[in-house]
Amino acid sequence: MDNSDDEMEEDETEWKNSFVDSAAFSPAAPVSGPSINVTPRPARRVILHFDLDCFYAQVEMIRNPALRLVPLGIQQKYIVVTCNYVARERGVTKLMSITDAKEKCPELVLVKGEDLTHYREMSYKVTDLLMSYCPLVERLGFDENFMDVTEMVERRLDQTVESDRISFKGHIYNHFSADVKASDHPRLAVASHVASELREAIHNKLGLTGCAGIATNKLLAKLVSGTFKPNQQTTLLPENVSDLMGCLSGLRKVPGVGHQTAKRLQALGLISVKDLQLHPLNDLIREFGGPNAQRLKNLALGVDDSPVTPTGAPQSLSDEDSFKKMSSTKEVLEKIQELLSSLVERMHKDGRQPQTFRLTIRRYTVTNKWFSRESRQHPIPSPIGQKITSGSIEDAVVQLVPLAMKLFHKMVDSGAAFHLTLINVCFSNLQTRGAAVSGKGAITSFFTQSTSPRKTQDDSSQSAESHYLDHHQVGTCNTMTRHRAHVFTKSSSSSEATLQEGNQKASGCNPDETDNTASDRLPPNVDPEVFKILPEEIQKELLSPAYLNSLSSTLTSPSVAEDPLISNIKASQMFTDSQNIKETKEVAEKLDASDRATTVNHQGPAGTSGVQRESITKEEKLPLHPSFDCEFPGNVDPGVFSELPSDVQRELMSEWKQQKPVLKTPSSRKPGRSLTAKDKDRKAAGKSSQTNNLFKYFKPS
DNA sequence: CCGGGGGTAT
DNA sequence: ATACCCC
Repeated sequence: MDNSDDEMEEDETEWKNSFVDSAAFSPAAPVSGPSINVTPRPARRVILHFDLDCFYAQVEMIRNPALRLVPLGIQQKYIVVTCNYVARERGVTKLMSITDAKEKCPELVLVKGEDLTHYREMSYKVTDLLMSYCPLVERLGFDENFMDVTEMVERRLDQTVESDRISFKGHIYNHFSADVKASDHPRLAVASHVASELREAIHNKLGLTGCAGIATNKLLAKLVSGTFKPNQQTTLLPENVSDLMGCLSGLRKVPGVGHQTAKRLQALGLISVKDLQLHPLNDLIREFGGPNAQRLKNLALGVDDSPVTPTGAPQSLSDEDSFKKMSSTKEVLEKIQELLSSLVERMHKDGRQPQTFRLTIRRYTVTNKWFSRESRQHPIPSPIGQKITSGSIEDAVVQLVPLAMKLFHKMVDSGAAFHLTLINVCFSNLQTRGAAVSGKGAITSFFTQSTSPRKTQDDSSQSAESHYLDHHQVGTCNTMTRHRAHVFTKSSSSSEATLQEGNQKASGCNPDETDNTASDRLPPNVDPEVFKILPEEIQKELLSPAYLNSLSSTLTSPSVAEDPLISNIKASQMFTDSQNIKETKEVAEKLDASDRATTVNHQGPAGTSGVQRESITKEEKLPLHPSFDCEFPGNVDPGVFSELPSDVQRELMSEWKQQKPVLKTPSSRKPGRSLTAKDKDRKAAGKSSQTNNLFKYFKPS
């Protein structure tokens, strides 16, 4: 049936794969009996790729809106790693040296970007926001996210009256023909609306703009997302896949083909994507081995069956610095201390306990053949690890330094001369304390109504049946910073809204819920007018008790001060000077203006403004709402929680947050917990207390 | 092929 | 522990 659905290059691999990859099935396909007799639809996936515009620069422009008006470059060492579009107009490009950049654009304003803290935090806010709509989100670097929206699209489609005309939002790749009628691809069309709404959400709530690509796999979604550059989106139709691939200027442009691979391919005489497409597989197999050869060839064809793998919490935290020259043990020691101090603090905020420490160096070499890093790692004695999580940060650093130096001496003979250009410290093997092994019951059962329902988990592989349900609880926040993003999110829509009927009208969602209620509580130094136009996130920070507290000189109760959720907050220093406030207003207006670019390539009155409400289908009116929010497990009594010692609170928070999406199933690692039982709890509790978030604990009395 | 991250595969 | 990949 429906061969109609697959017309092209999309491989059989994907087809075959759909027997294995439950995610590839449409939800409509029930789990049949023991044997598969339900013909699986090819189950083409629908994948979104989001790519934020000049991410670091955007973050800096939010922190200091005055920067929006000038050519801005983000500087790391002697390199401009990225720059805003004003600077790009003047010829500045990514990864340009400072000297070249200043030559091109003498007025270039540079902001140091070596400390990634702000970028990392904003990055996770974006991922969290996306995850609140659908848990299948995979990060790629700080500024890109993949999302598998196959099910979401399927659901919308089911609710769409067939007679409804579906149009595309944004551009369609290579689609010149005057006819818009591409509703031959309803799923992609619906997905383009989803992408558009998600970009809007990112803009409204976080103040960030970006591009999106809509396609049937990750490779294609990523490649197509960049075709219309700032703040636009593009859908790739299957019939245009080979165009897209053919247009790539070289094999290096194919994600997954790195420097080394490209060189090896070149040795085989392959330069262009087409070369690779047409090359005999057997030759490739000799060079790269079976699976890899097939993979490479598939990539050249635009075929990619790799799943969107939910990223979850990071598996390692590291901190590094590079420099021209370091040649004495003393310098090394001091640098290691410096790096460890910040790393341990970050680790502490994360809440997990690292089991492994690694030291990496890069030596200078005449034949400046770059990289070549060396590393040594060692288990972290448990007592030290505990000091990190418990907050004895200085102690932990003091004890880790000798360990690091030992590793250093395993690599460097300090008796001889040496010349380092980089040092990196890294924690890995991050363990969530609590439930699984040791005192699981002890603390957790404290809150559990029905004692001890959770067994160790084993977890179960995620099978097709469980897949759908898993959606709801799976996407928990994983790090402190990620959690924080939600703490201040007054869940705009009811958290557990069943996906089908989001009928509650636009649910208190957006409509100026700049709420009046909020503006009375504004900090004294904030102009209400300005406040209104700020991104939601910033509004929340300003209203947060933490920020208010910070206004009044010294800090309050130790328990509050110690809490990572609080201490983490350095609400925008930008409002300390009133000048910035005015500029914020201008900037926000500008932002709005720049936003109305996206429109169908050739459809309707060109340039439809973002303001005008288009006709469109039912589907469009369905509010896109987060499928859950993730504060406490539902069985936690907030009152009880608030009475606990702060480090116990921290431990619990950590435990709750570390839950990884079930999909990940790290083969050898500690099993992720089965969320099924939890899900029920969460759901049940969700109804009774929609205000089940941390906000109230911090409410100023 | 820098920069300060992060990932997986071997 | 290294090599490769991504941004």
